[in-house]
Amino acid sequence: MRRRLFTTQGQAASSKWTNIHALVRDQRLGILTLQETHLTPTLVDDIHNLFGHCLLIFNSSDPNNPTSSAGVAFILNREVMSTSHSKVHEIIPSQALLLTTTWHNSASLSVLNVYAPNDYHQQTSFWETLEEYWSDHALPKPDFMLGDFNLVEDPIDRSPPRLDLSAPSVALQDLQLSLNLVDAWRTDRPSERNYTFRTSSNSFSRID
DNA sequence: CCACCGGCCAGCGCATGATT
DNA sequence: AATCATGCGCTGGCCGGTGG
Repeated sequence: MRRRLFTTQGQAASSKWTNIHALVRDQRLGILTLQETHLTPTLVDDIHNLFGHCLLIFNSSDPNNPTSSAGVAFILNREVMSTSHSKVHEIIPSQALLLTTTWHNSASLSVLNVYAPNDYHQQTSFWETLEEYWSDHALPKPDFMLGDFNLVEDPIDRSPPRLDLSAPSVALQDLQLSLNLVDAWRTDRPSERNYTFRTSSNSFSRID
């Protein structure tokens, strides 16, 4: 149950965003990435009106169904980092957003936030489109890629174990090769089982 | 009048089992 | 092995009641 808390402010800013604001401040997070944000530009304005002193939001929304489908966002904490040199590139609307920024006056940092399609017919072309984008545009390669991948590359990442379709996994591996990325968590823990998503029927997966 | 709340419905996201 | 059909849970949108 999510209810509007700030109707006097005009439109929405649900308790979810109150919680996100508290989380970012309490944990002193610099950069938070979100998927399935379901935000419109108006909603982002509302959140900025409430929490803009602390949060800077870059959101990319679904052109057809912004409030009910997809959407990716970066949440920057102004209290922890300078946001003056931060900008985003909308690579695939609502599904792939690249943040370029500086981190504590040191080298530049780029982060790719992805929400891959859950329809497996679209997954292969999604990863291929990303790979082509970097060969067609002069963009810094991301230092980190994270988000909702909606696939696993190894049966160990599902419980009960199950192998996903091969074509999307191959496309993802090709992208990782071309961007010089590795699954850092799995590299550090070759055989550990841990999951990011679970269903009510006790199945688990590490698709995020 | 207006702010707030609960019920209901439809669409979305994910998994699973059947079918080809 | 790939695709289809289905189910479940969650969320947003809408409506209508309620109490100040």
